[in-house]
Amino acid sequence: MLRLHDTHLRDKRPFTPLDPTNVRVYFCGPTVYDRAHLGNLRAMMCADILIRLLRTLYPRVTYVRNVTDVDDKINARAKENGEDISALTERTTQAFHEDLASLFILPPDIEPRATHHIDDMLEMIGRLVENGHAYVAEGHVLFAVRNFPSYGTLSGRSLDDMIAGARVEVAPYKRDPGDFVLWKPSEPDLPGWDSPYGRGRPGWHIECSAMSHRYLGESFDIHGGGDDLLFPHHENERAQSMCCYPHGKFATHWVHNGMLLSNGEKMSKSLGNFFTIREVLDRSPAEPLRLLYLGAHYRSTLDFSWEKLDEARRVLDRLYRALERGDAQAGAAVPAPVMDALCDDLNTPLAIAALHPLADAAMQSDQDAASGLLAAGKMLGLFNVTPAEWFQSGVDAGAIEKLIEERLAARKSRDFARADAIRAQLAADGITLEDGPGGTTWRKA
RNA sequence: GGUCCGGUGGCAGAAUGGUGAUGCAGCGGACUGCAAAUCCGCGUACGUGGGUUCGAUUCCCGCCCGGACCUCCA
Repeated sequence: MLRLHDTHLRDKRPFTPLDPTNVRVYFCGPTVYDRAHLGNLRAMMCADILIRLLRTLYPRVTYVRNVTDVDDKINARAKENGEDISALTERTTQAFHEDLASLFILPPDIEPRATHHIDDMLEMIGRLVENGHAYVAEGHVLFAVRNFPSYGTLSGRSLDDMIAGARVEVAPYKRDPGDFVLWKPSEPDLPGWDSPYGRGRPGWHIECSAMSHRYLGESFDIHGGGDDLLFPHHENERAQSMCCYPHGKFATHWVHNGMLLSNGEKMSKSLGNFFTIREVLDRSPAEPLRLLYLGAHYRSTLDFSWEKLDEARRVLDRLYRALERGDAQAGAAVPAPVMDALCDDLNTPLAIAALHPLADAAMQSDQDAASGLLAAGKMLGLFNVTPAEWFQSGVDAGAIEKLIEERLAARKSRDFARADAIRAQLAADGITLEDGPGGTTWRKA
């Protein structure tokens, strides 16, 4: 039984799908104007673990994650680069896919693009205008927040608080300061679509409402994304969708992940304190980065550092060694302590802690424990390579073997100075030797 | 200014109203020609002041500190 924290309820509760034969999940995807950074990755990783778990618990999961390919930042970046907008979005989307694939993040079942769903958005906007939840003003279509009584309940803020705390100038055509744009006029040189309100482009929030409705219906199970999307994006999505389809529930369960920090501050493009996924993968294999994310609960903040990445690598060294010693076999069941931890609101730190007793036993050649460890790791998206690949890929094995033989001869004749020199030489190249009863083995340090 | 979240040992990070996870680092030992790996053992914690309780790190209140959101953001 899966228990999941629900943002709307502000507490954990049992997860019960609307349709147990098809669990439906929507996560907000990237706006494709630049390479994804480590902060963006947090939500993708959170979704990945959730989807992996749901897939083992239910026969079918429909996972939708959108691509936002119409946006002011995209327009600005394209102009800056002197690049065609569609070339920019195409190139960035592809890079995004590559980055996530190299981290073993499962692709969504459906990945809709906003620009392919303008008709769906216009249909929703039309309905909202018709039923009085939206109004047209100076070429804009605006959502009237005052007409939706439960506006603000998702993010836990009242309209009056928001007005009191408003730091932004209110556009004169808004009836209420909290009203937000569904559709806005587009300049001739920017992307635009014909509509009953003139040539224009959609507001950000309506995109997700339209795409989730298209693929998941009026009611679906889980809507997720980063904490920073809770307000206004998710609050607005919910308002639009529920006013447009009053008989639907929209998302029954809201999941929000905490932010990734860099030196104690949110990692973001606007602050400029970010590392792209690519930059990190140029310096480290993928799995330590994955383990680093899994080492903190998804709802808490996580401060990235290279030291933590290095520690994660050392932990993986030990786990891979345990797999090797225990001769792990594929196909075992995920051990209960790991499964239980994940079913308790995706408690990945606890799940990882549960890996260590398995590794201890595997280290003593307990094959069942080793196989359980393998299954548990795979559940977490780890152990995508073999121990041999983990320890020995990417170096010239032949040359190393030759030096090991030379050293063995030196040791036999008790020429330890020579033997140690060879070992030191290999160490300088990042190769560690281990002398055991069965001979000498080597691995990347 | 408004709203919300959090403050656990050197670091990271769980659980929990009463037997102080787990990992990394450190220290001691076994093993080893010496190492490495492995094994055994050790240490140090619950921001602060009150309250509730037989008993609080765990519940409640104040304070301090940090972070997020209120504007594009995962």
